[in-house]
Amino acid sequence: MRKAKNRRGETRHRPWPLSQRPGFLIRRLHQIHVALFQEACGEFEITPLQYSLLSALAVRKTADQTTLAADIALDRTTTTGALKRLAARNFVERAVDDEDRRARLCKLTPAGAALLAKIEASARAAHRATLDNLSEREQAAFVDMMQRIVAAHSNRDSATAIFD
Amino acid sequence: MRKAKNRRGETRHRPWPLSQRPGFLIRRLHQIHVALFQEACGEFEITPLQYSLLSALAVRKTADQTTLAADIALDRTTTTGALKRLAARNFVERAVDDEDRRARLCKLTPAGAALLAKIEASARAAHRATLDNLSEREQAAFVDMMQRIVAAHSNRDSATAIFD
DNA sequence: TCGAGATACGAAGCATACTTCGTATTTTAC
DNA sequence: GTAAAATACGAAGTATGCTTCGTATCTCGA
Repeated sequence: MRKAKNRRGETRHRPWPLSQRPGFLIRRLHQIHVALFQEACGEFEITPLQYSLLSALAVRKTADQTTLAADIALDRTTTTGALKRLAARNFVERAVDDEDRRARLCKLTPAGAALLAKIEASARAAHRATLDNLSEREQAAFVDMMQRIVAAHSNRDSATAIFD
Repeated sequence: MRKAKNRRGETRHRPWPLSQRPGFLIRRLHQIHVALFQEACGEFEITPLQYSLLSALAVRKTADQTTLAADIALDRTTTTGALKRLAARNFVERAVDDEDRRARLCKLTPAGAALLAKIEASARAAHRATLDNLSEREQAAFVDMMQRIVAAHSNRDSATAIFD
């Protein structure tokens, strides 16, 4: 434990500055990325999460909400909310699956595909800008470390909770 | 641009996997940290944000809400909400400042200080656990890189928006 | 001293992000 | 073939995290 003595000789905890706590720094990084994303893509009225959803749909072509939630590692209820907002703006179609009437099959509308194509470059730039203050080598190392941490936890969260 | 030709010779964008995008990985890291924090500190019914606030108050002794918001790099309105919740549980006292009746001076109650002392070890463990899958050397490098990114953006967000 | 600007809040509204509970539907085990 | 288990959703509630707008208060310069 990091302790120190003060003038009266009492043992006390030395405060651990917020700016050195991993969790605090991660939250700040998230804030910074969202801000950069909004700057780059604000004109399209799209959020990072919505961009993730559109990207996932572009790959899947068609998928139910639970699958999409797992794809983007997000809570199912939150995913539904975002998909509803995208559907309200006609970027996504949400139709009941005939073969499993519990499920809502989602897919990009032509407008959604067009939007995705239009924002692609800006969105990628925002992602890259987030690590712009690191050297090329550091950026690669940073992404690699993030991937390892994420991979180490990928079997215990909602996305792939198969061992719980 | 990363492009590829398909069988028909059309140029198309190769999808950039979510799992390689900095912003996506940062969001996942944040999710992971919050989950680890809840596991470690769940019994105290405290969130990472509330822990940050208690920590900041322990250092400041007394501070108005705007100062606290800047300390923890958080929107003022959000900070107010968290402080209200802490005050409702009697961990924080929010009183109108006699010398500036616009301001609410906040400080830890004895119960708040006691809670902070009780949580400290678990909270620190959660912060460390977030980077547990990296080597000691990597953890230091990772924190250093995060600090550099955050520092590079610290003069353009709500916390210290003096150049806008 | 008085009025303009700055400051500290609060209220309202939207978008994440999570939990728990309930419902409809499908699958599976017997 | 049917009852139990699993699955896909939806609704409701809470906490973050942000913006915009409005109000009260303070400060400082003319």
